[in-house]
Amino acid sequence: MEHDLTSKDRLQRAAKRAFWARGYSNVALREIARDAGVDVALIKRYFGDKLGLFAATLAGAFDTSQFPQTNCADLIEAVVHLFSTASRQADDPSLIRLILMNAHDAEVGEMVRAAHSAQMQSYLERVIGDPTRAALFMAVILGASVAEKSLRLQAMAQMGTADYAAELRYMLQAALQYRGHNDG
Amino acid sequence: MEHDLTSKDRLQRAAKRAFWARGYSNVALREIARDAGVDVALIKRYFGDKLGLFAATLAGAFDTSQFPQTNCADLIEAVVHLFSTASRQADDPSLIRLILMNAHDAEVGEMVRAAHSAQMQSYLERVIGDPTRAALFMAVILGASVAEKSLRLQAMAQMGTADYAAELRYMLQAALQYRGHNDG
DNA sequence: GGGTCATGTCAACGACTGTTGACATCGATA
DNA sequence: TATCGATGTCAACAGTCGTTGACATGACCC
Repeated sequence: MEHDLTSKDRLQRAAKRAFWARGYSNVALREIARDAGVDVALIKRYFGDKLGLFAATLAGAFDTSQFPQTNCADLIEAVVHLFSTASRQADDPSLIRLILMNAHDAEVGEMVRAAHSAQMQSYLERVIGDPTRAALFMAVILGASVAEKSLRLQAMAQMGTADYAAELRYMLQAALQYRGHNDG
Repeated sequence: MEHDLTSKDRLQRAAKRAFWARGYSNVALREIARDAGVDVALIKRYFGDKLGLFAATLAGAFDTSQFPQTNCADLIEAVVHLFSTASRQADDPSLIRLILMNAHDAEVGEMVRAAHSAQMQSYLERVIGDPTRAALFMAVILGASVAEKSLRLQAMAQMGTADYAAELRYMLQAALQYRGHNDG
């Protein structure tokens, strides 16, 4: 159960849910406290202020230790599996959602981008090898997520799991396979 | 000059700049009025309320009459040209920005998604033919934009215009060329 | 002049925001 | 028992938000 957690933990969990789902500036501290079943003033005690609470929800957010560390093919399959199953649920609190809802924000945007760059993107560049290909790889993931979750394109939502996985796999492979052009 | 426009027009322009750049809920009416050099109360007179002002900025937003109407190859080149030049500037008030900043919003999200679906996405489906391919096509545009503008990946920003155009063209072609799989 | 209408100006309302300090409670320790 | 620190509770602060009504101004027509 969640009820035998400390107030600090319950605040942090409620904050993570709210911040990641709806964005830093769209969430009120009183709402987080209410969801956690706790008084607002405890936020100041445990996290200082709103920014400190958000920073706490960011700790260990971009953990890549569970992903393949060497093989590009394994990386693709891991991403395909992740995004064609669990992450397709409507209420996913995924990293992509965190990025889409907070990377623009004037107050926490830089923090989010820095955390992603230092952890997730550097991981992708290490496994993939080329920063440009890694960026395109990330762009495919972001694009598919935005199209489905943010823009809610019907064609994306109506796709079956297998078809969705095949499309995503195909685009991820394309992002990695392209090498130069130079019309030569 | 902008100074001989009516107050209504100046409000609408300032609102479009602000709403598209930073999102509906992150913009204050007093700020729009200040940018327009106009009193806040005029917003109520001309647009009713904040929602009405946003709706006015959405009129004709997704105009596709300037895009190729039949040829997929022309469509790709038009998109490549658009997004590898003007839209790469930092202060672009592009449609993509409008989508990324407002499609999630609780108040105006549905309005934005509906406008995009009825105008932009139906256009893409008409030219491309297959709704699934059109969705992936849109996903590529969104992904590239998010990676560069929202997440600000260094590899995207440091790319030259020609390289950026080549990468985008390649991914757009990939989105259109894939046909089924069904391991058969 | 008198009247009408569009336009612009100003001050204020109630609701909400993040933040804060004073106070209560309770378990452990000296 | 008395003291102290950790934890929880409450009311209030100053500021901003969208929204509103009262009023001024000026052009136009009867």
